Amino acid sequence: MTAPTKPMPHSPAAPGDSPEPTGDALHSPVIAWFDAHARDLPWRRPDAGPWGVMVSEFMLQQTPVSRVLPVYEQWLARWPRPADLAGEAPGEAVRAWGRLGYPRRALRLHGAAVAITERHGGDVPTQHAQLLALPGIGEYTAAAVASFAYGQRHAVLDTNVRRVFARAVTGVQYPPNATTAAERKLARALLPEDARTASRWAAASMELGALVCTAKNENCARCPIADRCAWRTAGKPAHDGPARRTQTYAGTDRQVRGKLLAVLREAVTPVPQAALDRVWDEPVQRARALDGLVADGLVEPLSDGLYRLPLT
DNA sequence: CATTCGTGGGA
DNA sequence: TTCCCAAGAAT
Repeated sequence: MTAPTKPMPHSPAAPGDSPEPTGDALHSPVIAWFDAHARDLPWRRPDAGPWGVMVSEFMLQQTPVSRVLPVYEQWLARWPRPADLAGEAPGEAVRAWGRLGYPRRALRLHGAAVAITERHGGDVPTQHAQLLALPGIGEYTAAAVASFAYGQRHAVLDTNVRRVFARAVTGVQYPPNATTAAERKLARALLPEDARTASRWAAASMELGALVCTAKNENCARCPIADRCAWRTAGKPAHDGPARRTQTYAGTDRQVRGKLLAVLREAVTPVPQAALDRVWDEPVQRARALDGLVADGLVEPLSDGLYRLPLT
């Protein structure tokens, strides 16, 4: 059911340009695989709507699907439209965020809902540039919402797609640490001309990276393009560049912030300083973490040594 | 461009 | 148990 794709129109090749990648050979098998194996995720259902898609994208930024699912359902049940969330205190968004991690995302999602209510009549904007202007929405999320919610033609470059392209096309095990201009160019070159097909391709290539072409223990036996995969054909050479910096967590400010915020999420009434002091014994780091939370707007200090999630 | 920012589950 | 990571954004 893929629309016939036309060759990409392209400008005269600059010196040093690599040949135009052949995306057409990849679209059909990947999209057919997607039609057969895609997960039935709530934000992919027709009734999810742009707001559902947007909420899911915020939650899925660095958080696994399995942990997002229950929170997503509660969130949409409580705030079915952007204006519903915008009418709440930001602290309620932080509380409902629960243990998804990176709670600033909750604050930004609330801020985005406010902006949508104020500037876009309560509807998630349709244009990439409008989406990009919202708090918490970067290059990836803007493209994802425009593509998944509105069926537009955008290069959707998340970590899964980048890995699929790195292997299938470039022939290396892992993409660069940060998204490069070369990756964007490749993604654009591979994008089907037809918007509907491009949207499908974006979701399909992402799902392939999430389910089959995974970071570890990739399953080439289930891959619809294994026979065309440059990395596999080359004998799966190991990643040669510098090892990807593994992030430590124990003992960091992030861990302390997490503990502090956990206390405040559970509390119905403002929490005295003494209760927060109990989560970490080192006073300097503890104070720094709390100051950071306040600076980020995740915690609101009251006048008498009490703290709570932000009311405004 | 490199860092910071949570969390919990699986290998 | 330790390690690695899972649909990024902001600075």
